[in-house]
Amino acid sequence: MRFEETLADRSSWSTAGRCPIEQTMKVVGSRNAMLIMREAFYGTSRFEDFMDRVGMSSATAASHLKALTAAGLLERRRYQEQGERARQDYILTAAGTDLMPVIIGLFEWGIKHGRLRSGVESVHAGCGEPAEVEVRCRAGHPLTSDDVELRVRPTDKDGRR
Amino acid sequence: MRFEETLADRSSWSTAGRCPIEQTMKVVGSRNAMLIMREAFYGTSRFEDFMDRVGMSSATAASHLKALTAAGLLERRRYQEQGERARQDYILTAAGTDLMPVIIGLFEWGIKHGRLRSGVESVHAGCGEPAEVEVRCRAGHPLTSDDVELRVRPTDKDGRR
DNA sequence: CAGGATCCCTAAGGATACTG
DNA sequence: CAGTATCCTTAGGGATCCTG
Repeated sequence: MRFEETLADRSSWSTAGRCPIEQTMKVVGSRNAMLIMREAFYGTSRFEDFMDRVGMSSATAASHLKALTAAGLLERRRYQEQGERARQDYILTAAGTDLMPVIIGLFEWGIKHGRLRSGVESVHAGCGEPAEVEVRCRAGHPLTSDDVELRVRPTDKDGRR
Repeated sequence: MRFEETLADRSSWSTAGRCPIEQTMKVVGSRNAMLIMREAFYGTSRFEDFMDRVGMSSATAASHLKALTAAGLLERRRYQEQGERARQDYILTAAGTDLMPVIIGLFEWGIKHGRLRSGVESVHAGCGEPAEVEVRCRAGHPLTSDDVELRVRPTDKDGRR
């Protein structure tokens, strides 16, 4: 990666928690929070299933589900089927779904470089080819790390960034 | 995401730290470890710069740099310029570079959903368009979370996965 | 400059027991 | 089933001081 000249001094944006990566890590930066998001992608929606499949205590599950809901990645739904008791559901919001590239990226890295073989892979359900994460620009060019540049975002008409 | 039927029982691969995501989180799952990787992508290579730019103590910097080096994401180089004293350099390995999609993914999520505006963006240095992370299959089809399926990897000729 | 050693504090998380 | 409450252990990480 490289920098626009004006960004040479990182202190203007990198400190005090203003770095976007740091903000994201604040939300899903712990093992269990990320694994809960993994489970949500896998289709898990009930409290007990999160507990069992991530392998965490009910206290940890409760606090993380609450935090992720507050952060807007999950949404809580109470529903009741005919003759059944009421149930809770935690489902992915649009913001939660936006985390998919990160999840798949972590998955791919673990497959490629993890010490233990899990024998599992992610593929395109339609054609069977392995899923990959690519970095591209909006114009469609595939990017390597050398092609990525950080710069100050131009302000919009309201003077905001 | 969905599952191949044989994967309905997660316990075979999801537990005991065999989940690829969990393995990756073990390496870069803490705030400072990920921020060190961010800095490495930003081109930082010296001990003191990691310290200052991530904003961590020397003890924390030392232990994370050692761990990331041991995990194969960074490589330590001792070099000496004409008439200068010897210096250390931490540089990205191929495995470290493979983490780029995750880094950009976290970055993009923070830009889009973070509470604080950092006023910074990542773009293609060549054409100026914003960088994005996409999930595609190897055949090139863009994937949504519904298109991704997990399955047991076919064994190779040696009977391994 | 690049750490190591020590001390101390906080956050993450398990175990167990209890509740609407 | 979906949590709360309490207690306890461990990991992450800052501060300070020291060294090759």
